Amino acid sequence: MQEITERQKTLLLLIIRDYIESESAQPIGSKRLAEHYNIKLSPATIRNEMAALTEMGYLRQPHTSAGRVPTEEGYRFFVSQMMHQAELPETVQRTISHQFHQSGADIEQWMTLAASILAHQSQGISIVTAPHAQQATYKHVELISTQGRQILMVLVLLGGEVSQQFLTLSEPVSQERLSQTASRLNRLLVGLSVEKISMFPVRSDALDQDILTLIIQDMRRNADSVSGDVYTDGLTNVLSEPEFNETDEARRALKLFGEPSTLKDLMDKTATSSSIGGLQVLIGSEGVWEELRQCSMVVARYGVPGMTTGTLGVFGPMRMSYTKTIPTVRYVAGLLSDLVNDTIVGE
Amino acid sequence: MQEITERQKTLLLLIIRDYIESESAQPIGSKRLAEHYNIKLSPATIRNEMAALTEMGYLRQPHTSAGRVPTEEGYRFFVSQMMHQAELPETVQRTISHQFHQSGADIEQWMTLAASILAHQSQGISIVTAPHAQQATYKHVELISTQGRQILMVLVLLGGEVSQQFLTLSEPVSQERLSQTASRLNRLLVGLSVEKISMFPVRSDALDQDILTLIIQDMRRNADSVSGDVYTDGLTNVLSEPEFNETDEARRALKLFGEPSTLKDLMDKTATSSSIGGLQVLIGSEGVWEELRQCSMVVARYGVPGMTTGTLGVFGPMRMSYTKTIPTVRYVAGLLSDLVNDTIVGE
DNA sequence: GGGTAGCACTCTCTCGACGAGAGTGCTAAT
DNA sequence: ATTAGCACTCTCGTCGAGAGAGTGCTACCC
Repeated sequence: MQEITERQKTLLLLIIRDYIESESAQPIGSKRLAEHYNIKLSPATIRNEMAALTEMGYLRQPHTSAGRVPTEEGYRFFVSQMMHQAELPETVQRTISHQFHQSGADIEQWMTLAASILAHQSQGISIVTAPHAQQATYKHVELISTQGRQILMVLVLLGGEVSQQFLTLSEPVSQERLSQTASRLNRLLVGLSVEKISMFPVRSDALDQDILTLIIQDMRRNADSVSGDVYTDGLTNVLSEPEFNETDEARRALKLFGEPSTLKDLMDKTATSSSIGGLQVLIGSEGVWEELRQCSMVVARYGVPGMTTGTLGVFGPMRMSYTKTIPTVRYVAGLLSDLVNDTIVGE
Repeated sequence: MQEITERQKTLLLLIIRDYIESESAQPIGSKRLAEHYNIKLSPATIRNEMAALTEMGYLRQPHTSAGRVPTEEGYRFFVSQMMHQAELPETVQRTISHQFHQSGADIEQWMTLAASILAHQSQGISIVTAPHAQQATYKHVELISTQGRQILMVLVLLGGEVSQQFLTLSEPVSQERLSQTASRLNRLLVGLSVEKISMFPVRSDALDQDILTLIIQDMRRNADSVSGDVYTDGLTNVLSEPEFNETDEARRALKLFGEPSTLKDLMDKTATSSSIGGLQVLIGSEGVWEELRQCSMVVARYGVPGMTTGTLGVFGPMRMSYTKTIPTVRYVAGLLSDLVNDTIVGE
């Protein structure tokens, strides 16, 4: 196979950009290309080059004598070319940063805001996972009586992660007693890891023991998953894409995203391989899910490496606007990293 | 307009049932009806009666010389007829009840379970709101330091409702001081209503005052909305219905349901008019939303009247299986009422 | 030899015609 | 009152023709 020439490269990028930006997802033809952009080449020449690019595997014809459409390989080439240059326009950067600084200062709001911004900018489905400590270290527990035998346990880990769980005791317990138990456990466990806590001898007090077991279970669960809670937005964005016109396609994708567990799984799987600052683009069959062969993801990790990290990404059709999505994901990831960094330092 | 005869009534119910149960949502013709069910009437007679029913406004022809389709009025008649007789098969009742007793004992699990059961049984979109006290009465507050200046406030109301909010203080405060503040406020406010708390004089301690303001704000917000948190399931169910084949329809509906605020609004609006034990069926234009003219809802309230109540319902195409949905909604509402009742009594 | 104009060919998409199928309304007969 | 028969209407799927867009190839030009 021949090496790609400079002219072919320019042409290929132009074709893919044109295809992505077109509303209709129609194949791109040589005539249209020659007319629309002022290249100093005739349609015939373009056709020859197109044939070469098809030969090389970057383009594809839906049928003989139709225009060309990028292949997965073509998209990858496109992404690899624009990856390092694309930068978000400064005005957009300012708008986004402004929104963050105007929002409240708690993680939940950051997450929903990030998800909303990503979905809106990229016109795809955004997925953001809350920052999550690499290893769980006990900080504080609070036990709150809610109703009858039901109580609420709020567990705070070092790094500020909060998890909570309802539980039902075998008999009603007063708030006083709960508070005592909580402060007893707090004195005992503060600053310890799951491993250390797991090795504690059985407590004489039954309530103590119950709560302790629950704490361990909660911390274990926390440690098992790579990411925290999942936030998502823009589910309906993809419905307007022509690719999803066949209802079947759409249904399958939405079914996937309807399940929070799937989302978490998705993020866990894709997250592990990428590093902070780095940005990963999964195109078509590179993706994890069989059902989503026609789609792409742009994923990045954020946070403080080795301590608290999270994942964020955008999911969309393979024909998504990488030129817009990639810089946005990168920028928001940077922003969240800074925010996480600040709160940890502010400790 | 003529009064409806007994024979017309039987025929009408048969037509509507057949139409609802058909996969295809095709208009029902006289021949098919006569063949399929063993009525002792000829197609011609059925045609005459159909013409009469069309005249009365219960049926409609999509075009001259097509079969008949129920009108909104027809559906209403159908529902009013089967409303009082339909009872969930005992086996199904047992299965559902079993699932509830096997699940955990906290509200969150009940809600998701209820939503899941409703969605699954009715093949529609289910919406369930958490039980919610009619008037908010303070019970307990807990302040937990999470990270730097960020703290988490957990507010428990009488009846067991828990609401929480992150807030950022102007400067870091130790957990000890937070605990002291919390217990001071707890002594002061326990058992009081929002109104009484609002009339408290400004506190000398700045932290006290901040938290107090937040508590009032939280309780007010709580009192404003008729329902608690919203749980939903089965979003993708309706996508398979032929009515939603036009992607546009589907997109609009899903967009609505994607927004949690819309859902809450929906429930608030529909909930107010119905009473515990009663069950409301909103068909087509009776509904609140302009966008959902083609759809129906089955809604019921549950809980202890005057104290803690919630709403649950199923949303689907106008052609939904009322025979299955109505008893299910009624049964689950009863089940949740019992559960809420039990936990309140167990206080 | 690279670039270009021209041309025949292929494939899709749209539109109208047409016939099959299903259902109706009416009339006359039972 | 019910029913059989019949003419009529409307939809839906199929088919074929023609337009449109694009290609590959060949011959030609600089």
